[in-house]
Parts: sequence; C-alpha cells; structure tokens
Amino acid sequence: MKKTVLNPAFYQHYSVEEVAQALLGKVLVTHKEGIYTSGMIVETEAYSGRHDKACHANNGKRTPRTEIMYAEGGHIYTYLIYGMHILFNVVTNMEGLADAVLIRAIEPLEGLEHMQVRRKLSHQQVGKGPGALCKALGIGKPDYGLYLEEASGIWIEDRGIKVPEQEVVKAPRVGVDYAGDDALLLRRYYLKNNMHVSKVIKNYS
DNA sequence: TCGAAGATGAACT
DNA sequence: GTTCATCTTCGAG
Repeated sequence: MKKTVLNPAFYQHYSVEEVAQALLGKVLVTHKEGIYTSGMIVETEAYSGRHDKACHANNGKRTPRTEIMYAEGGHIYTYLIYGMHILFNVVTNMEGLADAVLIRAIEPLEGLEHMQVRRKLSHQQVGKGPGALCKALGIGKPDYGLYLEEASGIWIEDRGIKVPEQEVVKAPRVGVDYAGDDALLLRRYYLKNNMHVSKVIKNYS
C-alpha cells in the first residue's frame, strides 16, 4: 500500500476550504506511549481567521489560546470545550494567517481495541464526533502546538485513497449558531453515506 | 477578580 | 427530544 506522510506544502495552501476537503480520505495516525492508532478522516470543517465569526481567531483576534493558529500550516491546535471535551484542529495557510481545519470524525483503521479501551467500551463508533475521536486517538491538551510529523506522535498520511467530488457533501458547520450569518457557510465537508460521520442533516446528501 | 458561555457527548424521558 | 456534566478562556468591572 502506498503511504506518504503529508508535507508542509499540503497544509500551507492558501485556501483552508480546499485543504479541509483534501483531508477527507487521509489517515490520521497517533503513536503515543507505545500505542499505535489510526483512522481515516471522514468529516472536517474549515475555519478562517478572516471574515468568519465562527473562528476563535476571527478578524485578527489574538489570545494565548489562538496564538498557534497564526503559525504556519501543519501545526496542531487543541483546546478544551464545555469543560470536558478536547477538539483537534490542523492549522493551515502561512504564518500570520489564522486558518484551521477541525477534524470532526474518523473511521477507525488500526488499533481499534485500544480506542475502545480509551472510550471505555461505551460505544461502537469510537471516532464519531470531534470530542470522541480525540479521546479515541489519545489526543489531548499536551499536543497543542506540536507539528504534524512522526516525531510528534501525531501525523497524517496519504494512503492513496481517492475521494470523488460527488462523494463529498457540503453542509453548514455544527454548533456555531452564535456566529450569525457565518453559521450558514457551507464549510463542513463529509463523506456521503459514511456511518462514522457525526451528524447527518436532512436536505444535505 | 469574577462571571458567562462554549466548534460536545451521553444518558435520560 | 431534552438535560446535564464540568472547567478553561476571555472580556468586563
């Protein structure tokens, strides 16, 4: 099987929306404390630092938390939401432009038994949802600011999986109602008919 | 220093 | 479909 770790040029593309779509079908891998787990990315959302009220770093807003989004593409942005869930983002674009892609769901490939242990065997679909996949892959706050490469224990591979345009569904992002009109932007991308997608919305199929 | 809200998920009725 | 767990972050005072 052809296997290539994604290079910086992939993440530093100027269009976060194109990177978000290109990440579908890629494989997110973690190797931590001797445990190897991986899953194919089946759902993403694009967030732009400019003209996007749903983004934490909208319109040049800079806080200690969002600082990493201004770094060059390929860095990892993790943060805690609702006091209990970690969300995993991939920073894109060049230094100074705060774009990022939220990984919302994966289809488990390797290390499923480890993921189930991390998820306490409570659910079959261990990678369904942004908080759930972080728990399954062992991603946490200590990963904030790392670069996506094998040395970090977190990276993304291209295994030659091709995702046809007609298999990609575009839909509004989830949980960003506070963003007003920007909540309506079709910046959520997921694989049509994939069981591991976190939420399926009617009228978008 | 303090208060409010949040890019969610699981367990309920 | 509804409720609730749970705590960092950030902006206001």
